[in-house]
Amino acid sequence: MKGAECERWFGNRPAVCCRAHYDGAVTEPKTPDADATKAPAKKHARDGRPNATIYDIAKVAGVNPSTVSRALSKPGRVSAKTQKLIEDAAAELNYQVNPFARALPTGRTSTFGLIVADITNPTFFDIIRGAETTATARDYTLVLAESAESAATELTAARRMMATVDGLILASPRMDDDNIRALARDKPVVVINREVDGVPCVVPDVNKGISEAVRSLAANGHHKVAFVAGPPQSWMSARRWEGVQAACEWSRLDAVRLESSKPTVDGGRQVARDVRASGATAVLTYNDLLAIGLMQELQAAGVVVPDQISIVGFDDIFGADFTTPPLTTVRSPLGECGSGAAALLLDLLHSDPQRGAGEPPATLRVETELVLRGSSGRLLPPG
Amino acid sequence: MKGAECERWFGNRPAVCCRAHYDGAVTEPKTPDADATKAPAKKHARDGRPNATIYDIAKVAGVNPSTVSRALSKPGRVSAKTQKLIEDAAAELNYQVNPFARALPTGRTSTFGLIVADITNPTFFDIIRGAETTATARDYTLVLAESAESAATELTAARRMMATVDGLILASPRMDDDNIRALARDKPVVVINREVDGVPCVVPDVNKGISEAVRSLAANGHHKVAFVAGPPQSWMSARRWEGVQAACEWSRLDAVRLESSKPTVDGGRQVARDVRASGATAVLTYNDLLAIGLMQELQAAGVVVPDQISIVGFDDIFGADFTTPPLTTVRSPLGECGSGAAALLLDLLHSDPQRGAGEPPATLRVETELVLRGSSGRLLPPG
DNA sequence: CAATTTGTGGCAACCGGTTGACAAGGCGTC
DNA sequence: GACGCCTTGTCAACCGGTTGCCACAAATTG
Repeated sequence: MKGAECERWFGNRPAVCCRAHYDGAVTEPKTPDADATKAPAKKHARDGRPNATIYDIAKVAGVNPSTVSRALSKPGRVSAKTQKLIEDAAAELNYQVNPFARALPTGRTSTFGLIVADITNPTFFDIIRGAETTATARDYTLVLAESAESAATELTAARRMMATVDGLILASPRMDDDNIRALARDKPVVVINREVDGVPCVVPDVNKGISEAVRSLAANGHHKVAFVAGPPQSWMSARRWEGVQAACEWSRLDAVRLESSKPTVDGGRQVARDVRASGATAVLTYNDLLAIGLMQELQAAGVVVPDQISIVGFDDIFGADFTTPPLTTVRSPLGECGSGAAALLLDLLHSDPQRGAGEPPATLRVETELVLRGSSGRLLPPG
Repeated sequence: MKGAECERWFGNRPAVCCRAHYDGAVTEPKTPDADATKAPAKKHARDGRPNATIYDIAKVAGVNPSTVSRALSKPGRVSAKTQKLIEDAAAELNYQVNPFARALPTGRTSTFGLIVADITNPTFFDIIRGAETTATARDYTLVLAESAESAATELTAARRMMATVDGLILASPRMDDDNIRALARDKPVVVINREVDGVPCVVPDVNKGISEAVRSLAANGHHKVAFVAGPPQSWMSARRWEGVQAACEWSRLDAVRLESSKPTVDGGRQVARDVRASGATAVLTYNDLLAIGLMQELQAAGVVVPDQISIVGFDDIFGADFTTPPLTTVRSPLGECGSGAAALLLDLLHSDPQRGAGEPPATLRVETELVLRGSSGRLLPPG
């Protein structure tokens, strides 16, 4: 403190003048105009942010900065008169809170993390959009990360995110349950497309859609149905196979399970041989990509869809109706899953941490439905 | 300060004990173990973050917090010995910087914003992935926003983001040039899929891909080519039409321009009538969605593709090869655009602000190429 | 061996908003 | 009119990391 301590020493800010910090008692609260004339000069420099602070507002409104803080974040804590005064000043100065300054003492960041296995997998598009829309509507920011289908990358990304977000959404996570629970102990976590004990989840209930699909197949003269499974570690693949088995039993159809090498168009192509060998006349596949690949390969081999084989996918992804014939599929409302997960997270964050501490976490189930298109239909007699 | 001033008063943190702030001279630098035994008790409470601070590191390493800060962010500023001491302590405590605390004084947030017109438009998927990958590789975080195709929403989102990011990527922005330049004065901005004077841009150079496409059409016996334009305000649509005109002139083909109501599958369906009326035997459409819709409608009317009409799209979006026949298209390397934009932003942020202040901003051009599939080919004589 | 340069670490102010404690003022009540 | 309660605003500490300035020590030089 050799006299020049009022100089700016932050490299990124202009060394224009002393910061107009609130300095105790306001000497002349009645004449804020007096120094308002010279105030504008201090703003706008290299990075030119015209961001006013609560100190600026306090000066204009003639109150203490802490009063400004309360007026803007604690409704009811200050009088209506002061409230208005401060709000007007804030509007005039075009004030926006500095999220970093707020996050530092409170830990609240107003940010969600969303981790998806593969950004370019269309299954996640609607999930991302749903989450983004709901988050933005509530003034939360969405930050996105991709795990590239690797459990390790996913965990790293999740850990890194934990420091900067208020909550995390894991869409079809690849890491194991224990790691998810460990993350959930730290901050609110919501899982999409998988059920994890003790963690709130958003899962499509496959039964309605599957039973619609199987009933439709039975009505069209099919007797044997194949299910092409997804990755062995996929929770959802197991549920779908269970659903297919149950629905087939109910409709008195045979059900066989086939394995795929990978849940992609290519994997669908590869499984075509097994499908034909199985003798099934209708196929449900773990997802639409498999269905599309399977259909391409069958058609290339001269099999007519749906006259000889009916094909039903899952998810109703973008592009499912581009094929000829367009793909029949069991739609999961993925947009709802995304927005539902974000809404669940918001609930968790804004609910009293005491209340409901004991009760099990909420799991949100969304309905699935059959989207009947051209790839499934009446089985024509051979010849 | 009535004696209890060392109590925790932050609602979100445990009022367990006095914060272990660095308190001036280190009294016993040789015996850090002494109080290390009771230290663990203070961590892990309701929100259980085990995050160590530079103060904790300073204590363990027996140095001043500022030295820790320098060791971790200013390579070379401290001696190798101290550096190692601090790094070891940091590793032991599993230290992670608090991005908010860093952002507050420096203004550096290590965050990029990416605004896309429509998250569910597959054109943007690869852009998002490219940007995310490049940003993450350099320890930047990507935050995503959607403008829902509205210039006003886009501007609002951009303004809001400006406060929290180091730089902004606008993919196919809808707002006008002046607004973009205004944003760019504030912080680094990179634009994808559009050229804006004075702002660094990443644009696919359509000429190579288009001339390949037109040459291929000419070689297959076509004489008249139609171009189905996109939205009037789309910069890229204008470039593509120019490219088509130039390439057709070169190959001595007729070129006619048709308008679409909207750049979607539906818009493609609607333009089918005009296409047939135009007498063109080959069509290039502003994007793949239009091409797919157009093909669906033509096929429904009994037109055989490509025997009677060849169809060529733009972008090679996901699903372009799901159609029958699969779509021929001029591919833009969208992933490269995304990662290129992020790389440009990183350059801008890490380069000396002095250097290159005068020179025009870098514009990155990426090549396009023809992806020849089944929807284009030899024109069969009628009958 | 003294004088100067260079290197290294410490001190303290500061980013901007939040909040527990407290005090001053307004009000109703007995 | 005195008392206590409630409302409203002020004070100051604090989140965790950054950095200008300075001091002290080591290294270099004359």
